[in-house]
Amino acid sequence: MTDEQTYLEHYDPRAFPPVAVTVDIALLTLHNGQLSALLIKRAEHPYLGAWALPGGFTRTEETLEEAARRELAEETAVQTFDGHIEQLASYGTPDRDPRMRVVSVAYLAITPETPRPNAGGDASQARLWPIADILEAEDAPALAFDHARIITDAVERTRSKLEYSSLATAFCEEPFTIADIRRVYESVWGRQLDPANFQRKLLATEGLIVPLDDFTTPTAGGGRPARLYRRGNATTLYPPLLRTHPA
Amino acid sequence: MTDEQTYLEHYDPRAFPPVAVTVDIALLTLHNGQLSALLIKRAEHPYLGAWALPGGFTRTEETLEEAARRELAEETAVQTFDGHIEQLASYGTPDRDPRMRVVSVAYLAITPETPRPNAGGDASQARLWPIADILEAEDAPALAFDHARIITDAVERTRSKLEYSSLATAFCEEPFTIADIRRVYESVWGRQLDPANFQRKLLATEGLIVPLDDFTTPTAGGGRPARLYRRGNATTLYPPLLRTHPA
DNA sequence: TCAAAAGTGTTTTTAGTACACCCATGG
DNA sequence: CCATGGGTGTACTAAAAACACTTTTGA
Repeated sequence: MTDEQTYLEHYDPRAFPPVAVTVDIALLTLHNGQLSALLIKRAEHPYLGAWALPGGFTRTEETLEEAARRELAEETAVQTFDGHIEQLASYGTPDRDPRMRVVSVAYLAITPETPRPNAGGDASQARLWPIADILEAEDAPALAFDHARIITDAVERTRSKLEYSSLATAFCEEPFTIADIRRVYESVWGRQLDPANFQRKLLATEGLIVPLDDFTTPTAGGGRPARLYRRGNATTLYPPLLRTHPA
Repeated sequence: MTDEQTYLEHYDPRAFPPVAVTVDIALLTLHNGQLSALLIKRAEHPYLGAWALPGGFTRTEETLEEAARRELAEETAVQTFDGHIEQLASYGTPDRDPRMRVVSVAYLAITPETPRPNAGGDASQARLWPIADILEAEDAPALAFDHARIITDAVERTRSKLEYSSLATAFCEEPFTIADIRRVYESVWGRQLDPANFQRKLLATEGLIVPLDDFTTPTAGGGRPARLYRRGNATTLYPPLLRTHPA
């Protein structure tokens, strides 16, 4: 038996059938009160002209998450993506890409709505699509690869993480009000929540949101100024805020 | 611009730096009342002699889950693995494998304890290791690659899925008793549960477990015979059975 | 008859829900 | 003054936790 060094020197990485690893990012945000995903119109084969998640091939020297953040920064024209990002799942059906065997590691990213979605040179090629228009509408856009599936999984992950985590705050710019967070829940879950009970619930978890000394100034027809908060250290909501079960 | 067919004909899959995609499987089971993982002693470089999760390179014509089931069947000497399996996460730190860039898609598998863990030719090279001995003990075995991390993630996934899913039944051979399920919770969570309340809780979710007409025959010092159950169609526990929060 | 394990009953405590009502602002 | 949110109080309901007690077996 050879020793490890000799083994590694003679190892040929090209001895196996080629596979590519990509990252795809489902970037979710609230746009006009609707849960939306950033999509980019493909300017190259395959799926030329179809809408796709931002993403691309991983480079040899970077981690998967670094690749995801890099792609996101490139495709949204920001220096660095500093929003929430977490690994979602990997997709590796043999024929999901016509070029070759491609395994894609999908990431879920969440950011407050900032007016930054625009592709490198051509801003018209990137836009936020409401989830309802992508997945349920009759005139839904043609999506590249298995990206419809990835978006479905990203939305379901988001919906369920609202139950037991502080994820909703990732949708809000600091400082925010409790009503801002409530509107996140309402948009993502598609149901109304009682403002009074919601307020108590959020405040019940120590360290979830931290009250500031500031208040909002009411717009339009008035209303009492709302206290402003910033994110706290707590990442889990306990007890959780459960969606009522479909009986 | 070329058309898609021409583009694909001229596409060279070897134009990019080589990457490999592997699957690794964290197979968890209860062994002598302890949550345990199947590990295999490596007979090849790299990490020769270290303990590793079963796994291997994916083949071009199979899906990721098929690869995981195939590896599991090969390394446990069963025809087909028919237990629970779900994707866990992917691991792609650039230097996690000294041979080349390897991205591993990890799977979590759960099975009742059956006396089948044994490697292809040499049965002494595969065994169930209690999680406590792998992750916390002083004389913990040397684990290959980042497999300690994968096992940690698999255990945490399992612990949290017990809260809201029917996953515990995957640890039990049918038919089983409610006490069997309770012992799964107690082993995985490392805490005692009230048998009376646990029983009511399990029965509260319609279709989770289905009562049979049979009963166990008590062993040793007696005890009332327990009703036997099989798995039902329900996959989610509602309301969930929460671990009490670390205050 | 005792110990052991399954299973039921019941009380107490905690958390969720519904909704009345007060607060602070704009118009 | 009214409309519009923000925010508190409180009664009602559902679920969790604790634990006493009955059932059915082996020894």
